[in-house]
Amino acid sequence: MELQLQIKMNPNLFVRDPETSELGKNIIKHGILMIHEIGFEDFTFKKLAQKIGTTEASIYRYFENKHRLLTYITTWFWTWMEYQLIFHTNNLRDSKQKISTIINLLTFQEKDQFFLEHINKDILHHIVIAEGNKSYLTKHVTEDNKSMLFKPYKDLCHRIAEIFLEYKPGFQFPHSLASTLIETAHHQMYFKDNLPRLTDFGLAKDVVLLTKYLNHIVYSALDTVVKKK
Amino acid sequence: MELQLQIKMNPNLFVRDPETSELGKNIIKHGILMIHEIGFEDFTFKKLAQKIGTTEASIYRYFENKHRLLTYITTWFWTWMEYQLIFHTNNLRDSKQKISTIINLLTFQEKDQFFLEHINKDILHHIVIAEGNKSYLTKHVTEDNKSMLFKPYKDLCHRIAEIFLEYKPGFQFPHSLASTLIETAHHQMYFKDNLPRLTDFGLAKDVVLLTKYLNHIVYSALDTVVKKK
DNA sequence: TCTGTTTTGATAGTGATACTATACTTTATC
DNA sequence: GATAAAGTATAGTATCACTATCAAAACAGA
Repeated sequence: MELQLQIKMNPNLFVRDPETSELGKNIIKHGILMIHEIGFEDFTFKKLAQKIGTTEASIYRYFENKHRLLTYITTWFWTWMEYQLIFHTNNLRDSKQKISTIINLLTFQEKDQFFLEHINKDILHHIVIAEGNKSYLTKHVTEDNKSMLFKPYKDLCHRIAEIFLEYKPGFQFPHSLASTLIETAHHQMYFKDNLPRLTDFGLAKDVVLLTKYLNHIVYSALDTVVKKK
Repeated sequence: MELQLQIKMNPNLFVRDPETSELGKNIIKHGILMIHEIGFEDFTFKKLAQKIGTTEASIYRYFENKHRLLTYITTWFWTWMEYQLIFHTNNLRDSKQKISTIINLLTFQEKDQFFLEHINKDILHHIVIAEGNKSYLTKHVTEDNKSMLFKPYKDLCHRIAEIFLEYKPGFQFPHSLASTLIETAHHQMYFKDNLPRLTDFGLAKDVVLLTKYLNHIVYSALDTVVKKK
C-alpha cells in the first residue's frame, strides 16, 4: 500500500500554493533537482524557468525569491520527516526502539511509506544536508521565525525530545540533544563525503559507522547522570 | 604582556596577502565588521569599498571574491583558535583540564592572550557562528579542500581528537566527536539566540548551561564504552 | 635625484542577477 | 458564454560580480 500524502504548508512560505497547479509542482520538482545539481548559490529562477519551459515572472508568482523556495522545500522535508517518525513509532512501545527509528530516519535507512511523484526524497535529503542550514543562517531569521517558517523543524525537534524524556524522565537537555542529533547526523554525513578527516568513518560508503556513532552519542548522553556541578 | 601574533595564511586564500599593507588590513577589519552588520548575503565589495574609501577594483586585487574573503577570515579564526588551544593547554598535564579549556575556548570564555588591532575577535566569532558553515557548504568544497583551504579547521579538529584519545585511549570516534563538539557549540549558541526552542537554555544570557551541556555530551561519550553491536 | 617597479585610484564597461510592471492569451468555473 | 484566474511574452531597472585600462602616487635601488 502506498499512502497519498498531502502536506499542508504554512502560507507564509509561498505567494501562491505550488501544490495547486502543474506549474507549481514543476517548480518544486525541478527546483529540487536543479539546486541539487548546481548548488543553491548558482541556482536562479531564470535557469529554472528555462528548464521547465516557463518564464521568470511566472515563478515569481509562486515564490518571493529563491531563498523562500529553499525554505519551502527544507520545511517540507522536516514536516515529512515528522510524519515518518509518527508513522514508524506509532506502534512501538519501547522508547529504545523509537530512538533507533529516529536515527535510521535521519540517516535515511528507513523505507519511505509515502509516495509523491513530483518530489524525489533522496535528492531532497541531500539538499537538506548540504543547503538546509542556509535557510535559517540569515539576518532575517528572527522575522522568518515569527512567521512560523521553522515550526516544522521545531516540532520535529520537540517530538524527538519527548521520546528522549520518555526514555530518561527528567533529562535536562532533551531539546538540545535532539537538535544536536539532527544537525550532527547531517554534518557527519556531509563531512564523510566531503571532508572525511573530520570524521572517523574512513572511506566507508555506507552509513553503518555513522549510525553506531550517533547511537553512542545519544545513549551515552541519556544514560549518564548529568553532573550537579 | 601582550603577544604580537602573525598568522601565516595559505596563499591560495588570497590574491595578494592582506597582511602586507594598510589597505589589506582595512579590508579584513571592515570586511569583518560589515559582514557582521549586514550579513554575508547582503555584503558586497562595492559597499566595503565605499566604507573604507577605496574602489571595488582595489579589493579584487586582494580577494578573488567575497566567498574567498569569508573563507579567509573563518580560516584565520580556526588557526587562531588552535594557537589559543596550544597556548592554554601547554602547561596542563591533566587531559580533563585540557578538555575544559577546549570547551571554554569554543564558548569564548577563555581570555585572549594575543593582540591584533585590526581584528575584532568577538565579532569574528559571531561571524564564524552565523556564517562559517557557508565557507564549506558549496559545490566547490572538494576543490577548495584540495587547495588546503580547510586545513586549519582539520588541524584543530585533529588536535582536539588527540586530547580525547589521551583522556580515553582507543576511543573509536575522536575526530567525529571533535567536529561534533565544535559544530554543536556554535549551533547551540546560534539556536539559543535565534531559535531558542531548539535548546533547553531558556532565556539565559550567559553560556553556563551550554557549557554544562557540552561537558555532558563530551564526557558521557568518552566515559561510556562503545557498544560492540 | 633619477628611474623603474609596485601599489592604488579613477573610470568605464560587460553580462548576469534579482527582481517589477504591463499587457495579452489561455484555461478553468460558474 | 461571461468572467475571473492563471500563465506567457516582453520589457525594463537597479544591483552585483566581475574585468580592463590608464594614470597617479609611493617606494626602492642605484
